[in-house]
Amino acid sequence: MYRTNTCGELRLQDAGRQVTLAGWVQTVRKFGSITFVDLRDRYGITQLLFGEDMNEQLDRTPLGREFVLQVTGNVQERSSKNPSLPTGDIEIVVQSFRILNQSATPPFTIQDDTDGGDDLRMRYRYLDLRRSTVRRNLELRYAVNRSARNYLHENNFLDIETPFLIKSTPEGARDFVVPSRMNPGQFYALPQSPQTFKQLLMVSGYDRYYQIVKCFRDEDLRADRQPEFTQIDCEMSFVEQEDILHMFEGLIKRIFQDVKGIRITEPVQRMSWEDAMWQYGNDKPDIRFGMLLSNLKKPASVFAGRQDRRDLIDNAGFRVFDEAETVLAIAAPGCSEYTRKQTDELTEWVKRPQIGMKGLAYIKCLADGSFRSSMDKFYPEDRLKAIAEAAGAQAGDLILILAGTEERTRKAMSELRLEMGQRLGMRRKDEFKLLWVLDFPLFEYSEEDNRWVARHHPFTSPKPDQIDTMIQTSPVIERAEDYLSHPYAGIKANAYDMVLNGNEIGGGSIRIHQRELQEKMFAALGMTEEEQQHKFGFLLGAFEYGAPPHGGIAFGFDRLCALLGGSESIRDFIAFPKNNSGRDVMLDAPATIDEKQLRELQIRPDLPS
RNA sequence: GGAUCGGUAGUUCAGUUGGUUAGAAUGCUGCCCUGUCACGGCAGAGGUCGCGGGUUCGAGUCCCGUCCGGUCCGCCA
Repeated sequence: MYRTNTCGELRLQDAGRQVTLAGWVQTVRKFGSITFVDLRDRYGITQLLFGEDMNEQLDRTPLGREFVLQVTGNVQERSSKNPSLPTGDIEIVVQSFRILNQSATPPFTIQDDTDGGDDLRMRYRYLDLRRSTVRRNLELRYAVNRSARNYLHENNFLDIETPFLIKSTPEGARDFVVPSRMNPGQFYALPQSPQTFKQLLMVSGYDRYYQIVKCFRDEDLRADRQPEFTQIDCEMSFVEQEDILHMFEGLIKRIFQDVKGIRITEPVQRMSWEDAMWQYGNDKPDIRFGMLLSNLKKPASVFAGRQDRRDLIDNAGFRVFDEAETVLAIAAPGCSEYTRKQTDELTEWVKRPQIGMKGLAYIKCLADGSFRSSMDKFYPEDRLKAIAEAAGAQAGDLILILAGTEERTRKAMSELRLEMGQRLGMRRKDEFKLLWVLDFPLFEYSEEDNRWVARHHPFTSPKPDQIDTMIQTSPVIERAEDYLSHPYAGIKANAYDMVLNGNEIGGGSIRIHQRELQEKMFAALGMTEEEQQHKFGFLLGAFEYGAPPHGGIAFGFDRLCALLGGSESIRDFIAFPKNNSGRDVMLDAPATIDEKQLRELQIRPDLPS
């Protein structure tokens, strides 16, 4: 027997017991004739005491960091305790020990605050995973997994596996492709999601399906994006949007309860996509704080039913505003005393390439009720006051104003709002605000391809009352400038995203289940009948055999774990992640394959591009 | 596809205007130490300044190229 106990479980009441432990040497502290060793395993750290009688053997077989060690000895109360360790009241007086394996000196310290950089840690990920910070992340991941499975199981969902080797359908993200040796010149694709399979399962009558499943996308990466990632993928039959929202609010609340001990009783807040864009400039708003956008000016073609306040800013001789398509403001609370240096720094911030604005205007709403602004030349005090009122600013606030083209300005203001929220400490790490974003547009217009593209995916149903409009309207557009007035621009999807603290953690929709509507959808996306048949003939066929109404949702499992763990990077929650360039630096993958393999697969890697 | 930051000891980093023998901390090795837990003390070893080219009397430092890594934009139905 290698061990009687783990390194995390012995307490004062075990004093006097003889135990055998096995683990890794965390540190060796030598004091002349006695030696302390911290022995570590997955469960914790236990201090070992090597007395004078052990010195001869220690000299013969010295211990080093990360050696695998087995010891037998008696549990004893410590004379000086360590309150920071759960096992800190006891130590093991070693009677005998055995080195089970030696270790080279590790390239970085195996500690919570390791000295190793990211690259090095990934290269030696098997050592990095020994650190308790990383271990706790993987434990949290498992807790989320278990919680989700329990909830879905209790609600009668079936976990059904779907294939990884499927067909490439170059709609949306790039596919990873896998050559088929038995069918030379032909390729499988790895799924971007099990979307069509789960819909087929609905046709088959498995009315509640789920899978915690790997998905693959061959796109460029970010700190929160991996080429292979995991989704909690769910689908239900005989449901309307309301049923789905209810079921999966329940799931996320259950996860919060089980994993964080946070009980959420109130229903998750809801917001239309249009409200989100209007008030936050963003389809995944962080609602932990306010600082809503004030639409001082916007083009007539967007947010058609809404009023801006151009009367307050136009015709003052300020060309920047007069020439701008869109002018947006936020009121940063308590910032009216910002110095010139601080406002200049904010201006530099919005001028960075990622934000891409030309400048930043501001109005200081001073405590005494007066106003100072960067546009004093053009706006007398009463007009500044009117703008301040429109922006909902209080005395003591700093109003920040961006002007430019609609899309860029709205995006930039959304970023500026988040940045100010961050600087003012309004995005608290221990606060979790959930939100449903609803009523997305079904289509977006792609100037590049001069056609409609699906905002969510091509299986998303329009709102029930817009199905007829869609079936009766031709999707063809002659001139790019006509797309805003085309009926399709107003069609809303029966889709929903779940947002947590400004991060999209899940999204889904009610699906199309009638062949006629699905064909119309494909046609709108520019697919000929032949292409439809070739790519999705199996689905269209299935819809002819009694497809039930159905819908579903998928949660980004890695990102959800990262958010629950209070981290920005999903890599910390994946045991063996890829780096920024999609490489596994430990395996050094991807890698070339040898000639023989290439020939078998009929692949030439040196085609000119 | 593009922008930007970085690459110096095992590791994390500093290195001034281009100028003597490239430093610190930590880790490592040896010695001392009976109550430490970031132990302490003394001594020591440890460098292709990512790589290639250029400018210069002289390059870690400036220029060009390239490789590697981070972050972001595009992209991510």
